Amino acid sequence: MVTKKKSRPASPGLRQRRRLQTEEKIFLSAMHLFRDKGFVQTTVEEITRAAGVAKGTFFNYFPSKEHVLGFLIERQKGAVAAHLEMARAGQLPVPEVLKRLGHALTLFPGKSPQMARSVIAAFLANEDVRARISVEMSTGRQAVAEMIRLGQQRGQIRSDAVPAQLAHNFHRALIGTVVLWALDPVSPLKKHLEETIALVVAGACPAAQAPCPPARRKKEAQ
Amino acid sequence: MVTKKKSRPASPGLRQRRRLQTEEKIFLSAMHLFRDKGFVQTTVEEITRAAGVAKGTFFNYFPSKEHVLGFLIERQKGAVAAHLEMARAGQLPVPEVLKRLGHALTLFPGKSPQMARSVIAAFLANEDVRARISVEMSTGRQAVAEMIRLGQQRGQIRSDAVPAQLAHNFHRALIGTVVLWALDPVSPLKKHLEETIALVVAGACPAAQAPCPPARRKKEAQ
DNA sequence: ATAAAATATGACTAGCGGTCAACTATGACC
DNA sequence: GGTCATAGTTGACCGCTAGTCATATTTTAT
Repeated sequence: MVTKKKSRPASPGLRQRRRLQTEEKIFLSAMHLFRDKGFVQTTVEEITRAAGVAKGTFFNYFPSKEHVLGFLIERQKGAVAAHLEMARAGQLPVPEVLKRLGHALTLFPGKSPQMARSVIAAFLANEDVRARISVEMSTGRQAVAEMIRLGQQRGQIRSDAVPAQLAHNFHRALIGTVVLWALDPVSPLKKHLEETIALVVAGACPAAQAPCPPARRKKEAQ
Repeated sequence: MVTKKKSRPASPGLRQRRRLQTEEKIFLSAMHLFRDKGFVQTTVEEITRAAGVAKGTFFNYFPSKEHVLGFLIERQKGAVAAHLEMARAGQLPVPEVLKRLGHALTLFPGKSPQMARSVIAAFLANEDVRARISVEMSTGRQAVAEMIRLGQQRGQIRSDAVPAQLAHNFHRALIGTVVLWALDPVSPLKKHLEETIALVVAGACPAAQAPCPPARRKKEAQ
């Protein structure tokens, strides 16, 4: 017996379906509660009650409360991959793709300040989740660096910058924007994001664009 | 009796001294533990044990575990004020002052990844602390905006930008750098910070600023 | 039909932040 | 020095929560 196929040979199986259903129910209930009440204020019992299962069932699916949010990683991975594909296709200029990626990545935490705080709290609190996150973030940045490299080849991004470094700065700017908004959600995240991305992308575009002509040089003001 | 001076007329008082001492002991014990073990992993009882007082005493000084870190606000306020003064004095160019401010502000959370996580966790988890933080952050940004305005008058910062917006971006970049480092502390925070600040400051400098940072042009090397 | 495996359940535990009534030290006043 | 109100200390205690686990239930294989 090399392959441990066990008892999952060719059955779509009632169990399989149930399992996925239950997992989905728990996940969605958790997300709604996190969005409305926040991570800390939501108890596992509330989640399971909302999902219509017993408390113990939760831990058959997720090893800890934080791990539910670990699920988001998959979403983000998908988004990054899709945008990399988009960049490769070449229909859109890379800066535009980056802009869209920024919006896509912040879509979920941006659902509510509570949700943003929940995500950050969970990522920070749980050693295991954090470890996984940091790996995925790293590979995600590599993908972004690849997009940037493509943009450089096409003359859409200044080529005197190291792609990996630009990717890192992109990442930092995104995170900073979300966290600052989570701490102090004055206006919609989207607005902050526009500003941030505009800045980063502008800084990454070829020098040619000279967006600062009306710079009155007050030299003599000293 | 209009003035309720009560019993604190001219006494430095043993009580006063004791009170300050105890507060300091609790605060420092907490900081050490947070730095070494992290916020969540440190219990109030551990803190008080390390400080040599009973558990209940903790709550005579801080209304919650999170509030201990609220103390940092004062530090940060001081740092911002000092740097604003520095900028006003005009001995140093404003971009240099901003650079130093960035390092000063991240000094504390940068003591260890655990400490950074602790600060973020505490700020995010407690409603009350967060409210205070966001107020102070806002006034802090105003001060930074003021520095930037000064820099513009002196021709050290491009004047086609809105100071408040630049200040916001400065803030976002700092936060993003610290949070990303807290999630994934690969190299010293200082290094990341240098990069970030260099980028932001470069973006803020008058258009004259040549082509970006000293990046080796990788040419067509793949 | 029946055995075996997968899954669901909720009572239970350990440990935490925070409270509070009882206690002790301080210092103002005589 | 003695007295007493008040500030400050203490640790037993409470309510609550994440996570466990023995048991019960359901599905699947034979």
